Amino acid sequence: MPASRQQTLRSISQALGVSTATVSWVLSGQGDAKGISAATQKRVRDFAAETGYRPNMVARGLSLGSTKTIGLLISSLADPFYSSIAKAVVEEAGRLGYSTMISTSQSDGSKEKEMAALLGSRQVDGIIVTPTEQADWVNSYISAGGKIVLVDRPVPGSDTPSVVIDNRESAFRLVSHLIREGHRRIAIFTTAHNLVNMQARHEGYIQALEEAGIEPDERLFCQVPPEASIDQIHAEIDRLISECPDVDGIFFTTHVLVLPTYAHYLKAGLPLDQGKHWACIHTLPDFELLIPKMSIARMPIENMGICAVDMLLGRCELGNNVLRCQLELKQ
Amino acid sequence: MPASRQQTLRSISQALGVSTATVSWVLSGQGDAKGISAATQKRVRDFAAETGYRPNMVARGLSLGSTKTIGLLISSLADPFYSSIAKAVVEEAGRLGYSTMISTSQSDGSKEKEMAALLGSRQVDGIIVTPTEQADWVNSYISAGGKIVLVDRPVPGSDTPSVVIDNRESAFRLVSHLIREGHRRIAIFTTAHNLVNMQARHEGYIQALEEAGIEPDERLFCQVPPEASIDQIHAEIDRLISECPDVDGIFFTTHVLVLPTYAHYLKAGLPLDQGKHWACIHTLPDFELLIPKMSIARMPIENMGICAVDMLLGRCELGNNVLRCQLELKQ
DNA sequence: CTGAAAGCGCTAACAG
DNA sequence: CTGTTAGCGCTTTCAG
Repeated sequence: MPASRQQTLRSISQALGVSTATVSWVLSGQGDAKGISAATQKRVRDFAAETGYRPNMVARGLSLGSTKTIGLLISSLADPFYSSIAKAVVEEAGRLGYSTMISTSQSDGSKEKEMAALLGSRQVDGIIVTPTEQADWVNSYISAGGKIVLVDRPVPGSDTPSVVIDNRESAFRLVSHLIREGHRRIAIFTTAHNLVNMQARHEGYIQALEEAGIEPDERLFCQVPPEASIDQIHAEIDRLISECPDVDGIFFTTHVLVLPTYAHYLKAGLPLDQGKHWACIHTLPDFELLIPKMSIARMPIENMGICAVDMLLGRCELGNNVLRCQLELKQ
Repeated sequence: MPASRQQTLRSISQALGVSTATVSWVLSGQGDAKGISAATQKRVRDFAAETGYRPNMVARGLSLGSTKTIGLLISSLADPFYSSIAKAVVEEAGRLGYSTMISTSQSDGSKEKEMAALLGSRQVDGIIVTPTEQADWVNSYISAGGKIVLVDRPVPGSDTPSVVIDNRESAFRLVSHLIREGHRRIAIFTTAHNLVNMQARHEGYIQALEEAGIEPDERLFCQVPPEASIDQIHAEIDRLISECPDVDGIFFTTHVLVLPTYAHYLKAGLPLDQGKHWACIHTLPDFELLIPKMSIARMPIENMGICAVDMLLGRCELGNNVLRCQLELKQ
């Protein structure tokens, strides 16, 4: 298969005394359509099989103007959320005969732009992106003729095709559930508050409180910067507990904050009760083991990836697709 | 950047009234070497910059016979172990100007072989693989002229370049530590026992016991199939506890078994003591939070990925590279 | 029923 | 100092 001593269409055609066109047609299944005799077809096919011929996809890509490759541009492969998306995308693309080229932006807008350009110059047939805040390049990418589907986050002020969840709604329903369960002093614990997603989740939280006639309290608003250390998280929890000793519930806007908080609760001997008074958007396999009573809005990551690929490859309508979270409300 | 209305070398050369060779040389930094006048060079560069020219890497790849792309073939992106390797590989490759194409084998030997062939036909400059047990294709891939570096596991009966850790040694030292700490009835909990890695870890365990004059006991040998359900894991723990109520330590051959066991211990109210009597090869960020006293052999994943890429791209000696785990022996 | 040949965009001899 | 040109391996139109 590698570059060196490889069969080519031409070497086959010469060995068999036919033309390259004939070989190309037979091997791409157009033999009958082009009216190649059964005998020749068999000769070609057998020879190709015996010698283990594999077409040079780069040459084919150049010729066809399509590489059967998609690009995936995510912030990091370290976060299980993104690597799950990667998994879904890679596998669905593979199913459809596409390979996927992967790049990471480390949540850096300029790196992201650069990577998108690189993928473009590699002639991928389209890219799937979890955009950073500074994804202004998206519009120019599209107007330059590029295909793109956003995942998880939209780009503000652009109707780029996307597959997202309803963040406000999911947050609203989780927090409403906690309220129905009798909690009134519900904290919100968030990070990366500049992201539209996180803001929408915050809105859902506020809305749930207001509809229940509960006054939002600034002191119940916990926040750490993205990539916060464990210590920063613990400090924020400590602040919450000391300023609001009456806190009786926590809404986590993202899974990354849950386990550090859990560990801190355990160590400090704080009341945990299997997470009965907790709710979180998104979850990890470990959570169900450790905190089985936490209510969750399970993101349909598998479907998000599949949907993104299908949209990109024109297997379903292009548009702004809002997928539903699977709500699991525990008592 | 995308395929459609894109600048090409030729369109630039025509617009400027120079030849494609001139443009190619200037833009690839060979302008001075080829003796192109400073004036022409500036004209070319400015025009390219203004019009946002991006070379078609597919065409370049075809012409050069090298795509500046590597393939990464792992079993799954769902396991944080593999996605961490992916992260390291993608980033190091990127640093060196290579893109990476990613495929997953789902631990299926024939799928793996197929994917390797696909990557080959896409003319990647080499592949990095965490091979399955049936990786007999590796040798023929190499003799066909392909470059390949194995990560995490060698292929038995082949001296394919690889970067691995010393599994027997790491297991030996972890178990020896538990023994020194006064434990004598140490169980081993393993999975995928057909893999050479796991067998080596088992050997290290046995060796540590024997050197301490402790008789290995079959009943302390716990095993579940790969992809085992939580229930299967819990059942195996229950078996262990009931057959060997005197068990006073556990050596986990892999991180995947730790959290399910932890959760079971918690729920059953079994003595846990922050994992003082546990040891594990490899770890996850969460573990340090929940089970701070567990002794671990931290795999140098970052370095493994970097080393694999560097070997593949000829930046260091090809060979069988054994990296050291960072041992963290707690008391 | 099959072959010749142009062309995808780029590189690199070889000529001037 | 710069242009011409022959590929890289494949597809596809147009002639037989």
